[in-house]
Amino acid sequence: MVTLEDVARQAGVSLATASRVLNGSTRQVGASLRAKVELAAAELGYRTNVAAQTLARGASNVIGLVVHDLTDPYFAAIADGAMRVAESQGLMVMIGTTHRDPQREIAYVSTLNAQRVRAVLLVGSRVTDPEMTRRLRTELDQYRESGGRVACVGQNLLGVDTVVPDNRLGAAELARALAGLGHRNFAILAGPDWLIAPRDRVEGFGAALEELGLPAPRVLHGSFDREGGYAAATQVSGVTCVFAVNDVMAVGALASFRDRGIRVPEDVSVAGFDDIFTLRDLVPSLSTVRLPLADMGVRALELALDPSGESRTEIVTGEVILRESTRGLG
Amino acid sequence: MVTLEDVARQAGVSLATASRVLNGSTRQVGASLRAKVELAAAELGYRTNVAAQTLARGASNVIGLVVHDLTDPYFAAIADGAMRVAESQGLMVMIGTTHRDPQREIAYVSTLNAQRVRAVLLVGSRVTDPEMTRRLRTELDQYRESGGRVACVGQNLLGVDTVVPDNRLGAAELARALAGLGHRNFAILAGPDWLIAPRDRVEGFGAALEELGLPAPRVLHGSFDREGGYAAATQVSGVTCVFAVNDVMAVGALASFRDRGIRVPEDVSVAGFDDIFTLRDLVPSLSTVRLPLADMGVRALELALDPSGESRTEIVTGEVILRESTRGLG
DNA sequence: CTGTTAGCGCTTTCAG
DNA sequence: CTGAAAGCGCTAACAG
Repeated sequence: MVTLEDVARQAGVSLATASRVLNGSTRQVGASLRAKVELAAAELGYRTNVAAQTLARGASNVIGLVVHDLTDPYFAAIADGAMRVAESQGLMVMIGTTHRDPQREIAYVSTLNAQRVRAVLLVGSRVTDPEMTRRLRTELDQYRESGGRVACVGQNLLGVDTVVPDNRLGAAELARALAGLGHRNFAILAGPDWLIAPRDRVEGFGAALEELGLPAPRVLHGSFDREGGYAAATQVSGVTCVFAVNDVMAVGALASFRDRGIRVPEDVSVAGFDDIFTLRDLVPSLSTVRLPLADMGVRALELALDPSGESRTEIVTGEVILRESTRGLG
Repeated sequence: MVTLEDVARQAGVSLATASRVLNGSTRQVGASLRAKVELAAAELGYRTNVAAQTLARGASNVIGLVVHDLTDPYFAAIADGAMRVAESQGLMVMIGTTHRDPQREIAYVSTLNAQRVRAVLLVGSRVTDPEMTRRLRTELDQYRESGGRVACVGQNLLGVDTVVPDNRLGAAELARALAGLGHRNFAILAGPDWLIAPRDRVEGFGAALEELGLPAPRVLHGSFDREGGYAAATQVSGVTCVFAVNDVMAVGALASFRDRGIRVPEDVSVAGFDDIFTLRDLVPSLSTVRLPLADMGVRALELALDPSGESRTEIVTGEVILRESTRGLG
């Protein structure tokens, strides 16, 4: 393992000088020494020991990213956005997937704290369990006390900068658009109640329906993924329109209806939420509420990296997009 | 920032003792002292400084993962597999996306080397450019000389442990299956020629056709993504069957045909490669060659972490799956 | 079982 | 502009 000292010796300069040329220092170094050091470093194949650097500097160049599930395109898109800004700033990203287990999220924050990452990004819906939220907050507070920065994509429950998709509003507008199509009787394919995002979508949708004087929707719960959508959809009957609280659940619903010989949109309309890019070529194409996923990741990391604020909330509104999976009734 | 020393002082023990209880040491510590240390650590909210630990130990607990594109479900699936084994071993993963730029791949290896990660996983097709391969190899060799472990998912061109999907064989078997359906005239929606995986698939498919005495397929090049598939498909005519070298290109092709009023599979059959999970509910469902993606990620990291080998090659064979997007011509 | 102590490799005052 | 030296926080002999 070649160290800075080896380089300094070979170049015939001091450790300090070698450090100054090889690592971004504000201090200037004379051209000839600089050249010598660079040559020596190249010859020896020197690679900075980042651990030593981090220890000496008291600050690392990595950011932590905690997501629920990387194979869910929702998270992949947000992560991609965040990673692009990380890369543009010369930061590495350390990633953890919780598989929707709040405890794991807490554990990751602790680990990332130990890593002394520059910032941590928590991506994904918060949970309703106040105890979990409290413990996570405690962990985050401790991390922040030691100078860590935190941002969240989800709901502002952690006292940190947050990018929050307006789930209630998006769902409400979707409900109004669907009602505008003539639908009166709805079913909602809801996610688990302990996740706030799907719950908000259910509530927003229901509230809008109520405002319009329409019958309350039938709410069917399932897991927040394709299987959950499939399972919940099997219980649907007697409605003209189904709202799945996210696109992957909607895909499950589509499959379920297909298996039951129910045509979409002829027999029943289906709408989702998120506008997952990978699903754009679905047939029938999915009506949904578009969220600027990659952008949310970008903004979240920007917030985390920008020291000039504290617990800022940036609301992102979704855009209703009606495609083939929903049809007008009359 | 509370340090081990603070904990030791508060607990009234030596630094060494505190270290032994708080960090996995083989050495035993008496129950009463152990309790004192744990109490002190909890009271103070102590968090190990991993950078210091890494420096002192000379070994880190993170692995590096380099993929082309995280929003491509192919990579997300493999990454997920690798991350699961990392998690099970208490390792964190640092991730980098190259967006298919070989130079970035080299740069990431260099950075990960600087981070002194325990192992690095290179996921994705190698390129044909020998100069790039050479430079990457040089960088990897340097990393390995200093004790780093490397594994690759793709082709064994780097002299490291590699999980290689048998692209030629998979494509050949697909060709035979399709020919078995009665198809004689094929077009291939090929990826860029500088990527080995798509090139191998084209060759394997073509070779099988030749063996069967069938006319050579028309090869249409496009980028290795949905857009590339769409674009290449617009030039298809006069064939009964189209082979897109991966599923996302096949999805593009499906969209293209739909836009042109060409029915699949009635007018033309379409097959892909990879069997992307997210696309399982496509209509028509896609015929393809299934690769055990998550598993490949698992095995690759296992290889990297298992010191008992050197440049092992583990071949993964795909399984032809015929679904609705291809039909028999008999 | 417990404590002392010498580093790990790099950064950063502080002098010159 | 350059060098000497004091740590950063933790681990791992080595001694007791």
